[in-house]
Amino acid sequence: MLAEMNKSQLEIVEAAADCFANYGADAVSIDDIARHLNATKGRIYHHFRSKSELLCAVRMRSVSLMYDQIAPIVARASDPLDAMKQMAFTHVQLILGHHSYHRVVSEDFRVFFNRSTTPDERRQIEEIIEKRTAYEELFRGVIQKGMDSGVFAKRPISLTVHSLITLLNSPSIWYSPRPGQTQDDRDAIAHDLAAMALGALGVKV
Amino acid sequence: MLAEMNKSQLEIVEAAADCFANYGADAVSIDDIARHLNATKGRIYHHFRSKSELLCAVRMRSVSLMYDQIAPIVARASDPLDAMKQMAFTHVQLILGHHSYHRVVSEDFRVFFNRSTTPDERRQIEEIIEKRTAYEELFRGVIQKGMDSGVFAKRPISLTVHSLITLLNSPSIWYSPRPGQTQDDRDAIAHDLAAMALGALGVKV
Amino acid sequence: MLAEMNKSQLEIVEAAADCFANYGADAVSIDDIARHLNATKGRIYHHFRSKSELLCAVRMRSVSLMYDQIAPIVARASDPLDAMKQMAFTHVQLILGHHSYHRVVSEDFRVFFNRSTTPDERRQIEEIIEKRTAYEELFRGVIQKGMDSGVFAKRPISLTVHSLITLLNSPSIWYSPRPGQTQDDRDAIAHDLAAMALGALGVKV
Amino acid sequence: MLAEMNKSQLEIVEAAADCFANYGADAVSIDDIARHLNATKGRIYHHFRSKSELLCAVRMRSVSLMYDQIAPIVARASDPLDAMKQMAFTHVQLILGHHSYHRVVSEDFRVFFNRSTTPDERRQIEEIIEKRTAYEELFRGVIQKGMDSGVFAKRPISLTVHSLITLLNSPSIWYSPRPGQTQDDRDAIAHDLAAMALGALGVKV
DNA sequence: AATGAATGAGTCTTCATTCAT
DNA sequence: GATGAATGAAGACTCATTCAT
Repeated sequence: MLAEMNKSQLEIVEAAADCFANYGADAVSIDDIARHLNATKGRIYHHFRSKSELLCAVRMRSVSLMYDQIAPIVARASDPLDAMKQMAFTHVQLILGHHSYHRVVSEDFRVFFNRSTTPDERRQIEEIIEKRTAYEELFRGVIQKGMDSGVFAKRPISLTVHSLITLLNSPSIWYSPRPGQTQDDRDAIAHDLAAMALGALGVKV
Repeated sequence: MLAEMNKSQLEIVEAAADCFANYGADAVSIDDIARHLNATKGRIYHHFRSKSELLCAVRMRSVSLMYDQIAPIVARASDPLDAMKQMAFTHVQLILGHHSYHRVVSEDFRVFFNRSTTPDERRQIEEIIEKRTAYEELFRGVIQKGMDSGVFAKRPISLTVHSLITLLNSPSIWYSPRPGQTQDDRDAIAHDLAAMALGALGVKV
Repeated sequence: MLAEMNKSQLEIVEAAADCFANYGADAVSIDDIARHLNATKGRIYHHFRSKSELLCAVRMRSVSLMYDQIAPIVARASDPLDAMKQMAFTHVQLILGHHSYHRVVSEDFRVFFNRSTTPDERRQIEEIIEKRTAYEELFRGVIQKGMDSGVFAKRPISLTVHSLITLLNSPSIWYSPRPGQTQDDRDAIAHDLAAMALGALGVKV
Repeated sequence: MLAEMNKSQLEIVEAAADCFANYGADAVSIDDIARHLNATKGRIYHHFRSKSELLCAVRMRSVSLMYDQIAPIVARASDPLDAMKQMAFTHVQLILGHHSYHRVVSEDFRVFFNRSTTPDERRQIEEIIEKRTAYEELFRGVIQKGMDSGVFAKRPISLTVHSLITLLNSPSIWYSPRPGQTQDDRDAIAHDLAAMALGALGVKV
C-alpha cells in the first residue's frame, strides 16, 4: 500500500513533508499543503483518503529511505564496529539530506494512538511501526554482536538502541539547511556524530 | 512572570503537563485539561489567559526544574569530567522523575514561531528561550573546559552540546513509568545514559 | 428606582457612560468598567444587579438630564417660536456637555427588545421609554402649537418631532471634545444647530 | 475588493444586512445569519473570512448604493438649490427603500477602531471611509456653492454637512416598513424630509 | 483529475453572573 | 462593602471531509 507511489502522489508527499516539517503536522491544514502545491485540496483528496493517510505516507517514506540505505550496509559488513561506523555516518547523512521527512518522524506516535482511528489507518500505522522496528533491529543486531564480542560496552540493549538512534536523529531537531552549506559541511557533521555514537557505545577511540 | 505561581496555578500546570505529555500539546483541548482537573474551562482561563500561556508555563517549569538542579553542580564541581558525570546523571534522573514536564519540552519551538503570536506571548517565549540557553550554557562551559584540557574529544562545540542534551533527553521519548519501577531502576537508567554521554564526549572509560 | 442614586452608584454610572460611549455598550465588559474604576467587578455587582441595569441607569440619567433642563423652558415660554429657540439651543448644549451619556443614548432600543429580558429589566426599560416619550412630548407640544399658529410649516407631527430631535442629537455622533475647546466654541455649535433646527421647522429667517 | 460580489456572496450580504439591521451587528451571531439563510456557518465562512469582513461588505454596499444614485444628480444639476432638492429627496428614498442596509450604517465606526483589527480589516475599513468621504464631498461641494451664491445660509461647512446627512438619515432610525405602506407614502416622507433639509440650509420657502 | 461549495463537529476564548470569604 | 475564584453558556473561527460538476 504505502510503498507504491506514482509521480502525482510523490509530489504531494514531498509538499506535505515540507509543511509538516516546518510547522508541525497538527498545525498544517490540508489547505496549507494544497497552497504549497499551487492546487486545491481536491487534488490531495483525489490521491489520499485522509490527512492521516498522507501523514502515514510521509512517515513510511522516511523510514523506508533509511531502511533501504542501512540494510545493505549490515548485510555487507564483516564486523560490528565497522558496520556501526558506516551505519551511523549514513544515518546522519540521510537525516541531513532529507531533513523534511525525518523531522516529521522525530515526532513520535502518540498522536496516532490517541485519536479515533479507522481500521484502515491502524493497518497503515502498524505497517510503519513494523518497518521502524525492522530498522531498529538492524541496529539491535549489530550492537548486540558488538557487545557480545566485547567491542561495545555491555549495557541494556533496548536502552542502548533507542538512545543511540535518538542521538543520531538529533540533527533533525537542531540542524536547519542554510544557503551556503556544502556536502562537505554535512559530511563533517555526520562524521562528528558518528564518532560520538561510537563513543557512546563504549568504543575506545 | 512565568516563575511566580500560586497553588491553584501549579495544580493547573501539573494537569496540563500530564495531558500535553500523553497526547501532545496540539491534540489536547482546554476542555481535556479541565476534565483532568475535574473543573471547567473557566477555571483555567481565570488563571491563564490562553492555551499558549499555559503551555509556556509548563515549558518554563520544565527548564527551571532542570536549571535549578544542575547549576549548583557546575558551581561546586572541581574539574569538567567530574562535573559532567554528575550533570548527566542528574539530568536523566530529573527527566525520569518529571517525565510529563520534560516530554512536553522535547517538542521544539516550531509551533511557537509559526503561529500568530501576541506581544505578550512572544515575551514569554523569549523568557523560556533565555532560560533554556542559560541551561545549555552550563553544559557548554563544562564541555569547553573539558575539550581545552584534553579530557573530552575536540569537536564543534554547538553540535556537541545539542547532541549531548538530546541524548540525555532521550528517555523523555522512550521511557514510560510503569507501576513496578523503583528508584533503583531509574538510577540504573541514569547511570547507563551518563556513561553513554561521557563516551560520546570521548572520555576514555 | 432608576432615579435615586447615591455617590457610589453615580461614580459607577459615570464610568460606565464613558466606556459605553467610547466603545459601544456591547463591546464593553463589566471588567472593562471595573478597570476604568480601578476596582473589581464585585463592586459593580454590589450596586447593580446586571449589566443591563447599569445600561438602563446610564440611559435614564441621559434622558433625565435632558428633561430636567428642557421642561422648565417649555413651562416658562410664552410662544412656540421663542420656546423652540431655547429648547434647541439648550438641547445641543447638553449633548456637548454630557457627551458620554448622550452618545450611549443615540443607540436605539433594538438591543433591549430583542434580548431575553427579565420582568425587572422590562420595567426599567418601560420607565426609560416613558421618560423619553415625555421628553418628546415637550417638543411635540411646542411644535404642534407652532404649526397651528402658522409659525412652523405644517407637516406630519411624528416625522417632524423625530427628525428634529435626531438633528439636534447629531453632535453626539460627529462631535468629540478636544483639549482646546472652550464654552464659546460649544455655544457656537449650539447656535448654528438651533438655527438649522428652526429652519427645518420652516421658520422664515 | 469589496465591490466585486457574486450571487452567492450577495445573498449572504443581504441576509446579514437584514439581521444586523433588526438586532444590531453585535447582537447577531454568524449562526443567526446562517439560520436566516437556511444554511450553516460554514457556507458564510467559505465566502467571508470573518464577521468583520461581512459587516464591511454590508456597509460598503450601503454607501455604494447611495453614491451611485447621488453622484449623477450632482453631475447633472445646474444650480445648488436644484441639486440639493433632488439629492435630499433621493437620499431619503434610498434610505426607505434599502432600510436594512442603511440602518446598519447609521451605527458608527467605534466598533471598528476599538477592536483588534487585522491589516486586512483595516484596509477594508479605509476603503469604506474613503467612499463615505467621497459621498460627503458630494454634499459638501453643493452646499459650499450654495453658501457662496447666497442661496444657503453661511455656516461652518463641516457641521452643516454632517448635521444635514444625519437629518436625512433619520428615517433609518425611526422608520420601519409596514405591510400597507405604498410608494406614495414613502415619497411623502422623502418630500417632507427634503423640505426640512432645505429649511435647515436656510432656504427661504 | 480537479475544483469550489458546503457541512458539521470541534476548539479557543469571552463574559455575565454567582458565591464564599 | 468588596474581592477573587469559579461557572456555564455562547460565539467566532477552523478544518477534515464530502459532493456535485
